[in-house]
Amino acid sequence: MSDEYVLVCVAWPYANGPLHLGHVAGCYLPPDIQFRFERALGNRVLMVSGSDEHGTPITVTAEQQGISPQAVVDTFHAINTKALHDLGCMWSSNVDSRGVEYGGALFNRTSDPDHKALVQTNFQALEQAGLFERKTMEQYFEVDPSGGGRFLPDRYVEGTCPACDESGARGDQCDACGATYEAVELKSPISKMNPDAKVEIRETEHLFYRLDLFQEALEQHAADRHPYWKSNVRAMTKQWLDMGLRPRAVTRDLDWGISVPLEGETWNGKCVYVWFEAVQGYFTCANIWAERFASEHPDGTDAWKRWWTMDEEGRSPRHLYFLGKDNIPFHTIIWPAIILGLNHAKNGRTADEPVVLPGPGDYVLETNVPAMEYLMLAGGQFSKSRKHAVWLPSFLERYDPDTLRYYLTMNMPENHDTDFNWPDFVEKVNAELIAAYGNFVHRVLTLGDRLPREAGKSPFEPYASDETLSVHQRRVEEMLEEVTGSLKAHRFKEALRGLMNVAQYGNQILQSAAPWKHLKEPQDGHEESFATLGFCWRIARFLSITTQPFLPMSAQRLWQALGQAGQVEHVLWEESVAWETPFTWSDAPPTPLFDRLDLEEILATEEGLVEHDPSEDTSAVHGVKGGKKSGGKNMKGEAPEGIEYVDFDTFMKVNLRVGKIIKVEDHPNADKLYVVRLDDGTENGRTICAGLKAYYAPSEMEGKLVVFVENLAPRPLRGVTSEGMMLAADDGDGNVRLITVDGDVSTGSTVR
RNA sequence: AGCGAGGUGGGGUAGUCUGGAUAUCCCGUCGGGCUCAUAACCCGGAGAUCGAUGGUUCAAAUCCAUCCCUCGCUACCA
Repeated sequence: MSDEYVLVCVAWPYANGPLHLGHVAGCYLPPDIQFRFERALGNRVLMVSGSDEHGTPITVTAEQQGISPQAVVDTFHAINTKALHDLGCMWSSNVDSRGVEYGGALFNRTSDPDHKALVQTNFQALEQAGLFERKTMEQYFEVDPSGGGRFLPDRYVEGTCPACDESGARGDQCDACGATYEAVELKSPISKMNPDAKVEIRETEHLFYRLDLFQEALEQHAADRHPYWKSNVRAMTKQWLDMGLRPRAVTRDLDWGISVPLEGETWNGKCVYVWFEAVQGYFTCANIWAERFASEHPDGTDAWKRWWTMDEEGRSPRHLYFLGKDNIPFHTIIWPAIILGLNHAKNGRTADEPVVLPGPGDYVLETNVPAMEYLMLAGGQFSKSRKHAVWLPSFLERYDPDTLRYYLTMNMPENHDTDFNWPDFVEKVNAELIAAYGNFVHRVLTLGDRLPREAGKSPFEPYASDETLSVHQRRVEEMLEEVTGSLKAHRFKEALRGLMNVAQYGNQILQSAAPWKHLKEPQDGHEESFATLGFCWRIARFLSITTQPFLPMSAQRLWQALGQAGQVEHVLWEESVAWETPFTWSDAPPTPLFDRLDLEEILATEEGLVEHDPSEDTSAVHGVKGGKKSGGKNMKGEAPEGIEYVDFDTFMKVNLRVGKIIKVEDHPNADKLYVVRLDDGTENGRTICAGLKAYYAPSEMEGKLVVFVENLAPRPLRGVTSEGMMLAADDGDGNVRLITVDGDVSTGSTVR
């Protein structure tokens, strides 16, 4: 039996929205499988993660909803914690059932005061070791007339382009002319969040982490990990290293976060940048776990060190990080650089001394980073974007979590993006999970139920041994070895497929043994046939133990149906092939492990939900810690439920008119846009940019009478000014058609 | 347009880094069997010039070059 120390690190979900199935497939299901598997091997496993709760996007959501940032993160921390629990993830067992020396799990949060304190301690240590440098920058500052104000992140500033004088240019790039510039070069800047406020440029001081000092050590580390890393991890890391590492800002002008723990006026109102802080959660969470749950551990509150430091003999705990692809550089470059920096500081070295890889007593770097690609929710040409807006909490309200765990494992984006869709979900669950595995188990139980048995005993007892079984035993042992190998290499899809093959093997030997014939009327060879059936019971037990990491709920149901005592998640992996284990039996009548799914019913339900789903932003939000996209996507916040009314006057402000499409050309500088010349009834006509490239050929559009908005403010779109907007219908299924006029009417006619 | 990923029988995939013989597995399909089991199970067949072209090599799905196409992110949008 193995008893390594294994730290399972799970990317910290950003507490600015609920988790969706993409997150589950990418970051949350794989580590739970790994955690359960490592425990079953006998290893000492600690699993750490939590809500990432700081940063600008959360303050924006709070501001929009008129609540405090703390209220925002409290809400989503609660929702996500519950959803992960309902999915069967083992976060609720803070202390391992075998005893605290075997580890446990903690789903913490970055607003935890202990996290803050530890981050501040680390920050000071790095600062004292000289691993930060100080720079003065210019940034926009929104002045509050009643005194004070705040610095604005680039993306919350808008202004006039210094190159082409177009208005509406963003902080770092102009859409109209494509120029890029420093944000402070914008003319007449305004704050997006607060357009009326006065905005000025102010100097601000910040600290930068000297990533450049770690270049060599990280290159060495990457070379060392090369054989184990997946290709996406290697590629992404190489790209960063090849560009050359540069100092990176670790402080921000923001008040929602962990305040900079340094003396001096300069640092008032400044926070540790989230990327630098949340990632330390892997470390702080282990500390906090020991503090709160490990009092029984021989090492007490130092218990965490078992999972974090190399021992005197040079043995390291194994560190596995589970995350989505957008987070790779954070975990192969930035976080290792911070760990190396902490070692450097701890060992009393300074910035002038070379950085070295961890030695005995030091914190260790990652063993592997099995990063996933994305599960697409809105991808693919046939995808129904609305229907793919599958949020984890609402999914779990309606379906068996194991069906989701099965499908997402089989469809896991291990090597490239994959797609979630309902027909595929239903088919895989019905045809593979239920038909092969569920049905096999049910056959064994119902057949066994028809054999005579003494009360409280197993019907297979008379058939316990038969020389024909050794072939089957060896075959199943071989298959187990393959599955174990797959799981050790984090190949979850392959591992679960291997288990389904064991179920298939069971079906095969059952088929050739044909015990049903002997049940009707015992014939020659009935003992061998029933012995094979008995072995199928053992295969079912094997499957209960080995599917447990993947399908914990149904594994436990099966465990009970087999008459086995206790929790299958406490049973060791190698127990699955303990062929001498006494037979047991449950006197409860056998019931199927799963219910079949009905596609039409599901589509009808999901369709119904679409109507009430307020989030128009259904594209995949892979908003996990570190991903720069999370903020942008969620800036709109979660729209309130129901419909927002506009009054009649507001509606009448929109002038709709009829125009005729004269000419359609490709936009010179945009993928999705046409430049459309419209006869709008005036002499000059007008030009409209329309994002119809995916839906119409130019020839299809030319000559059509369409409805357009006459008084929409003109706006440059990637270099061409669009004067208005043509109306089109969108069914949300990727089908977009222009609104045309029934019969002839002169151009310029009003539409009411 | 910038960045990233990918094109393998009807669909989905493994194999590609580390070249090697009949290219893997699942679903579907066709034929047969079974009838214990949730329209389930078992056996067998058909079906792929591995996106295109050129190159390196005794040997290319795999290495190199060029091209085509798709997808995601960013930008943008009906």
